[in-house]
Amino acid sequence: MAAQKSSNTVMDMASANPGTERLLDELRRRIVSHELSPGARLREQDLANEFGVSRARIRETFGILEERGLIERIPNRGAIVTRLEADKVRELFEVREVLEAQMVRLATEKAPPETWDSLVELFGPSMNEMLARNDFDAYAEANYRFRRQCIAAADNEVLSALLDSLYDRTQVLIRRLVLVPGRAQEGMRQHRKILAAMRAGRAEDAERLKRANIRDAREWFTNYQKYLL
Amino acid sequence: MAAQKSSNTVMDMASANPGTERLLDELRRRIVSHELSPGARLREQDLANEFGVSRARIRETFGILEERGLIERIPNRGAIVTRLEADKVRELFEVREVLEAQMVRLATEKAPPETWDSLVELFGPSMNEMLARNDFDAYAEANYRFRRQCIAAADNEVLSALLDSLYDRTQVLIRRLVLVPGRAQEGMRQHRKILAAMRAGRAEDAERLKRANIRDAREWFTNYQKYLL
DNA sequence: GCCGTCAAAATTGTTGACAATATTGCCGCC
DNA sequence: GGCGGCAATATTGTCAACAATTTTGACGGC
Repeated sequence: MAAQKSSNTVMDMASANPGTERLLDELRRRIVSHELSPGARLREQDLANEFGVSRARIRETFGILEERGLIERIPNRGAIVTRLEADKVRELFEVREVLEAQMVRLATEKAPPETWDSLVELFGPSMNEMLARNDFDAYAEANYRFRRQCIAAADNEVLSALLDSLYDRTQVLIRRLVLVPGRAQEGMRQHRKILAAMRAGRAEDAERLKRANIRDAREWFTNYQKYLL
Repeated sequence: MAAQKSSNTVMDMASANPGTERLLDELRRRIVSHELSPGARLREQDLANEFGVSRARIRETFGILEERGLIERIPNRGAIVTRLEADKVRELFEVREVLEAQMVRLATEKAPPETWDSLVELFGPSMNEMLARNDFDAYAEANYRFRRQCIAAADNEVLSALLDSLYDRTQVLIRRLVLVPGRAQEGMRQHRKILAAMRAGRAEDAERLKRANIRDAREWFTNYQKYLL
């Protein structure tokens, strides 16, 4: 019954699109948003009914999601949403540290300084007020814009794909980390410094600062682990 | 007929193993070794016959190979082995540069100095003679051992998976690059310096040297591009 | 009441058949 | 002879049915 209702909803959209990519994106979204909790079981037939496709399609999608580390499949036992252990979070941070720093470095080297003016504005004085009002949406949005613009400027599809994959796996944690008192303000200050270096064309400085930024985020995470994980 | 012969060969091994992973690994091996040339077309039914499995299995495997960037699939037109453009090689080097450097850094920080004694031996004086005799197999083997030991010591599965994926996509180029006169000797010297820093516990130096090592490899590649690509 | 056993149900694994699409080769026309 | 259209073929896309495996739950013995 629930499956029937959802099926209709999805079918409306699927009629426009062949829905090949739609299925993957929707499942990805549910997992990274924790709409599907870590450890939740994914039944092939249920999903097939809901999306109005055959189990073969679900199965192929599962293969990709497993390759991305978003689900785990146990033979003859099915698929579950990957649980994030503290140790895995450490690993993700260790990799993000150098990849995001490289992203900033390449972006600085490849794009003209004025590219970053709008971001400097975004992280400007008005953000102090927003954070004072605990308006974290604006901060999250600014971070997202920063990410997107850097990735675009870095002009590296391989790097972009890797960053997106890592981001998918830590997205929920990052959103939670913003709630820790003082973290958003500190992150904002760090991004201002990074952007200043980028606008000055000091790529190495920007890289170093971004690296420190991720390391710092990791430390905050470690300290507040029991609230976040 | 060729398919029939190969089928038997594979089936012998598949009898021991459910063969689930076997299929993926074998296809991966053929692609990264260029046993299947870039641009080569992969027909689902042919592979299904050869490996004695159904097309659904081939299809799921294709999804994973595409996710790894080893093949490209065009709707209703099939799958082909990914062609490496010069620009994509640049991207791969830009990412390898920071990831392999991080690998070395973490390995140095996490493993005791004596871990690297055997590798220092491997890259020792005896290798000069080997390279003088153009015995590149020994050098390639030493590089492989270096890689494996670092990855193990770095204790980071996420990093390990990323490095393996990047390595798969550049493996053939790296093997060819060794043929360029003087490159192997230079690589050997660089690895000696890296190992010296690692054994001394100077993680940051090791990281910096490994980064320079990859940058240098990239420059050699650029200079000899027309012979290598 | 607890535990091992076994059958029933649910779920995943695999397959072959059928539909949709693209490619190839043939034919007539200009 | 070259070219466009058309049928024949080949290949990919999709599905529903069947097999194998695991989980669930009932039963009986201790």
